[in-house]
Amino acid sequence: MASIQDVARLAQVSTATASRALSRPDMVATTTRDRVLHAARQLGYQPNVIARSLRQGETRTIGVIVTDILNPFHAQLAKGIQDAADRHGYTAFLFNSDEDPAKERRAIETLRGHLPQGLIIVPTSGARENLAALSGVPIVELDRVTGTPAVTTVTADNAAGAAAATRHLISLGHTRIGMIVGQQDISTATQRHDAYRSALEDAGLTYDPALVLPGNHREDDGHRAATRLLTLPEGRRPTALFIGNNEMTVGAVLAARALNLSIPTDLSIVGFDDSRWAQTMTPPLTVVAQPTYDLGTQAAEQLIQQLRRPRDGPPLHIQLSTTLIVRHSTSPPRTPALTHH
Amino acid sequence: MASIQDVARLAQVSTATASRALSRPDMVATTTRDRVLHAARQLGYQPNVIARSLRQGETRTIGVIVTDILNPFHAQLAKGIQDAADRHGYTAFLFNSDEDPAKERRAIETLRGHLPQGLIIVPTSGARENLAALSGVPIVELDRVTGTPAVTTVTADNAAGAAAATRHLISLGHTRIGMIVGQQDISTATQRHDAYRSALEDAGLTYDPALVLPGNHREDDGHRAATRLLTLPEGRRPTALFIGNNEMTVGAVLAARALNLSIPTDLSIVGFDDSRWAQTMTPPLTVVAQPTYDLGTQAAEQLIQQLRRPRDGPPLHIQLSTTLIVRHSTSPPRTPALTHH
DNA sequence: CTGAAAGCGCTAACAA
DNA sequence: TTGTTAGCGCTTTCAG
Repeated sequence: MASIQDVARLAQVSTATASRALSRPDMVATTTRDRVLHAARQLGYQPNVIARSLRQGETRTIGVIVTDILNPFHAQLAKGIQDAADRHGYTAFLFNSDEDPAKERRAIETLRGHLPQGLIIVPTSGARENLAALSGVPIVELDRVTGTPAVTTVTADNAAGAAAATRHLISLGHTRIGMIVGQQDISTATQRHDAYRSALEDAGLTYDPALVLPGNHREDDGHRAATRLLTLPEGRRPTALFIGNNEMTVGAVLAARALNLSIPTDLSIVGFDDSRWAQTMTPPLTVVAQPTYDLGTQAAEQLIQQLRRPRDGPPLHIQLSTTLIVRHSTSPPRTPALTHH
Repeated sequence: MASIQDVARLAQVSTATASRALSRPDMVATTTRDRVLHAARQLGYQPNVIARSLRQGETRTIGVIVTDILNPFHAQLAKGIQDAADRHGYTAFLFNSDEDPAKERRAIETLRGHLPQGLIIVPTSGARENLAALSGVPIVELDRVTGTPAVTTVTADNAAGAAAATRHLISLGHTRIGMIVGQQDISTATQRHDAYRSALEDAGLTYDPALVLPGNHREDDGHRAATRLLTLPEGRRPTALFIGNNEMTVGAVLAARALNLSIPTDLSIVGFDDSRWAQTMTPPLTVVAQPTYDLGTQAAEQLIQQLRRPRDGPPLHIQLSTTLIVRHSTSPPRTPALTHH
């Protein structure tokens, strides 16, 4: 590959001039600049960013760690980040933690060697310790939050979303509303759970811990939890389910089908996070939609802005709003009378 | 961040020895080695891979370009690649071309500056020229093929898959089988199309160009093409559709629904590429499944093997087999008599 | 077995 | 406006 030396030689200038002609065109005479540019084009010159990074101590690279690239939610976050980073001339290094703190740690270590100028992370439950290894690098926590002081966060308004979902079910007349909630050490899970609980209590309903089951964000977990909830004895069984993330919702819907419960007649369901699957399943799913792509771009924009000029004040906490989209997976509960039809 | 100089100083050795102790432990006395290792750990030393790459001319990095990370098929390819690369100590740089040759070109240029030691690419229609910029770098074409001589390819057996799909529909009694096919300059599209045509002709059916509509791999394209095909006058309208990729299949299913055609009664559908969506839609979709994750890992394994020791003979063309999964979106066509029921 | 020194490709002082 | 030179952090000759 042609180096800047080759370009300099061909243009009959020093490497310094060649370098300047390419990166600070105005510092160089027009005629020489043209000579250099021409030589560069002729040789197909592409700067060696490795050498440049080493010299400048700036890699123009940001690290990105999501927990599951196979989850469309995360794929969309990643795309938002990449598109925005790209617009600003940064390259994003994408890693997967698979929701596993050990993998996350390895990703961080690998990343560290590449000297990323910043990191956008959807943290696992072990992130707080893992992140300690990266001191000095600006961090943006995306979607979830570890509670580490002084880091920027970009999240959706989980509380409002969960409250809207719960109130929607209550307004339809449901009184036994179950919830399948993510890991309790993940902020999104606790926020959604807390809001669900408050909404219930605000409406004068009692919060019943027996109707709340945990899962680890995966489809299986949703399936398992839903099966348990839906096989509760009649009269104790929830007539509606609010499910804390997209993957578990899939599992729950399949569990309901396996039990021959028809949605929404026998069971109302509200999921968190919209997706094509939610839109096209039968019946189309009522969900709390998140501005997923925007979450990604916002995270990147915030990080890059911070790289350009480090903030001194308190860290920014950006929260994007969620919206309840009512489709056809929710309806009033079947009344006992009708059951005996 | 601690550099190797810091380690050397703390261990009271030269940087050369420190370097050796870390990367070639057997070239150094045990006692000094221990001193160095201890110092390194104490400082949290992480080698600067940028500097190392510059020195060695080896970045231990491979480039990956897929056409659409939001498509679960591509997400899975990417994951397979990353997991395999990781196992071999390589870092994968992931880019998106969005099926756009111009974006692909930009991705290749950015990548080039990072000196990837190899590239795995799902090529767009413009890839052949774009790839010229990367001469000298081993390339693996994944899923699709540009026909460039001497590059390794890893693909699914598209012909067998498409033939199986078509024969399945024929064996159910369909005679008017439409196809929605991808861009004609994409190898997978033409292979699937050719196999469909041959299967038809082998069964003594005539290939009707009016029943074959092109699309650009996206959901909309599938929707549009299906709508046109399904609004053909009765008697000309296809009773079955074979659709050339996963995204277009979604569009086609939605188009059928919009036209109030019930699947499979009014219309049989076979899609290419399995997905959770295909498995859980109603009715579950008959598809040609591909070993997606394995395609990814194979591509990475082949590339890395090639990096270790460059092949001299002709390039490898790896083909993984596809399987027809018959679910419930296909059935015999409705007979005219029944139509008047 | 260890150290001194060179150099990967680039850019930023500094001089001219 | 241009050239000379040093040095980013690392590994690898080459001597000792």
